[in-house]
Amino acid sequence: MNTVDALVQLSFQVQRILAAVGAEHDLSIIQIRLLGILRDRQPGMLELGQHLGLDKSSITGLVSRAEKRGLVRRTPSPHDGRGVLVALTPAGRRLAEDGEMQITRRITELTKALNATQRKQFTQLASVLVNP
Amino acid sequence: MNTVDALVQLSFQVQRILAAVGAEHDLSIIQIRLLGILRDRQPGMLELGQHLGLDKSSITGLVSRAEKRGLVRRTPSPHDGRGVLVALTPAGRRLAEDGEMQITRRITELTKALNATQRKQFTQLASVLVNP
DNA sequence: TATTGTTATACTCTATAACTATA
DNA sequence: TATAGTTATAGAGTATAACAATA
Repeated sequence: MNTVDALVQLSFQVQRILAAVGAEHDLSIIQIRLLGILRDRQPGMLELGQHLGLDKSSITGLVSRAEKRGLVRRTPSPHDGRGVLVALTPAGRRLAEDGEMQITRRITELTKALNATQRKQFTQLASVLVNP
Repeated sequence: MNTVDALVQLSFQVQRILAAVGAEHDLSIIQIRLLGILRDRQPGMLELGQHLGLDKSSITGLVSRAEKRGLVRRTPSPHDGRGVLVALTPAGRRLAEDGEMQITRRITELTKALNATQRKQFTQLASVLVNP
């Protein structure tokens, strides 16, 4: 298999795992990413849009759906009367942690096809690609 | 960076490239995959659903939107009066080839961060992950 | 005036359930 | 009856444009 095909297929395989783990909790990949970002931040809507690469109007709906499920909370920004800060609720944090654990488990399972040396090598090379 | 993070981030990076190339032609990732599958097949709707992991009702819409743009064509199955076969139009084939070339170019660009030996190594390891 | 966020609108993508036509 | 496909419906996700409130 050539490099391009390997990368593309590997990408879809990882995305399938993310979607499957999400589906177990009725979460889409974008909702998983949302919860993941909020684990160590309380960003505003625009900042969230930057992180996710989405328009602010898309963020409104995304956050509203998560809010309706009790996973996140909007609070008025203390420094800017126009802004809101988005934070995880305790339920959202539990879900984020749970999901991350399962993703780690499933992806780790995938890499079991490699031995320790190969895995280390792969990780090093993939890190270069991600962070060139 | 650990193995799981490297894999997940690499996956998103590849998906961003696919989405960007698609966007240049007003194609979503799923539409790109549809055209890609049809390059060497004329499957029925159910078979298409198997390939894409989608319900037949989702395929109906997907194919209809591509058909409306003149990228694919439905023809009655010669062997089964209930079935249809989906095939690329010439315009669809041009777009599929064009898109694949650009994807190859962009992904290859990404791997320029590795030297030839590393790239070969990476490809071999990624192939194992994809095809364990 | 500029910025933050929401709303209105429109479209793609997806699934479930009900349907039609053929096997 | 069973299968191939479509339709009706509902909902998530996305962007653009217009808007309100605040800076």
